[in-house]
Amino acid sequence: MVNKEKRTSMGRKKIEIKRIDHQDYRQVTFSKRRTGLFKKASELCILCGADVAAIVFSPAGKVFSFGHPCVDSVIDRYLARNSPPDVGTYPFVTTHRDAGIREADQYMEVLRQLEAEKKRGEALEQLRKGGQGRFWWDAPIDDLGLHELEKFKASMEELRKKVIVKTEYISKD
Amino acid sequence: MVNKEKRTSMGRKKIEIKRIDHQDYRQVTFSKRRTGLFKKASELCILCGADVAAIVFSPAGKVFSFGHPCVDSVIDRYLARNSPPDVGTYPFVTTHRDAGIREADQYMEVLRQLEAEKKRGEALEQLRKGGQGRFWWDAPIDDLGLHELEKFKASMEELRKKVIVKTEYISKD
DNA sequence: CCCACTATCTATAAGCC
DNA sequence: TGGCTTATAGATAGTGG
Repeated sequence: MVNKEKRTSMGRKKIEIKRIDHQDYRQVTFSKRRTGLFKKASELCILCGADVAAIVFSPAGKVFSFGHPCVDSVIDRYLARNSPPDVGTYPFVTTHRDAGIREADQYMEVLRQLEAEKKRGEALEQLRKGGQGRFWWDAPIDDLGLHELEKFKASMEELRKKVIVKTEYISKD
Repeated sequence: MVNKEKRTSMGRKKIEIKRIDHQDYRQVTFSKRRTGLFKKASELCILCGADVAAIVFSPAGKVFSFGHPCVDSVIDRYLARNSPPDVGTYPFVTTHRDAGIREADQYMEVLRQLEAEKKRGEALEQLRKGGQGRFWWDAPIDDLGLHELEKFKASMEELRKKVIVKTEYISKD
């Protein structure tokens, strides 16, 4: 409100639901929407007590999956039915896609994010408490993000000057 | 439009992501969200050229599915990855996919933790921004004695190196 | 890649048919 | 179960670091 400097983002735009041509954008959108899809799936499970399995192959051939209670159990139940009485099957146009099989690990990916988030939270906690137990200047910077490091660098310059002045003043006497 | 007297709907309300107790509401929500999930899945296919399969069992046991190009082909590809390497597979196919299955099984739980952790981080962020709390590196040195200042100088040198390394490391990739 | 931010767009909770 | 409506919560396209 005070700072009206740069109106960077133009905000979300409406997009047509058709193949995204630009490979880079397509990849970014894929990541975001895949995450969103799994989140929706998990919410459906929690809210309604449904069992859900979702399997996604990226164009590159990586697999990502979500399952509750687990992917296989849902698949088994699905396959166990000779005549799938599917009520809500979507009609579809087929697109040819090649299958490059590679190791992909959705769980580990999220786990990494979780760890990163925890560290971030802890770092923030440290900052708030001013570093319990150790001197604040020995606080860990390892857990700070680049964003915070940049602020740190600026502050450090200030600090540097203050320290110099201070030590000289004290030594002087 | 014509009748502005009826303020019938109070609009959407925020809901907690936990099991919906009331059976009727749960059923309605299930229908709506199932539709939404499949729509998201189809958009992911179209936008990014991904192959997706989603299988949903209602609490009552009914199946609903979505698949592109079709459910079975995606399931086959998925299951093929979990089998011991046969002939004609890619050289880099890994054999222990069992772990992957379990991971998928735990995905939801981790996702939840992630969300919780993010919220915690946001709360701290708020505290920091709103409150008079400042970063530890902005802490006053005015109250430090010479002894502490000397330690500070040493620590700052260490810190300086770490920051440089850290920023370079992050910028790298 | 991994985050963050913001303006918008989209999904949907609640309510009534 | 499904549609329609409204107001709002939530997802995300675009952009930058």
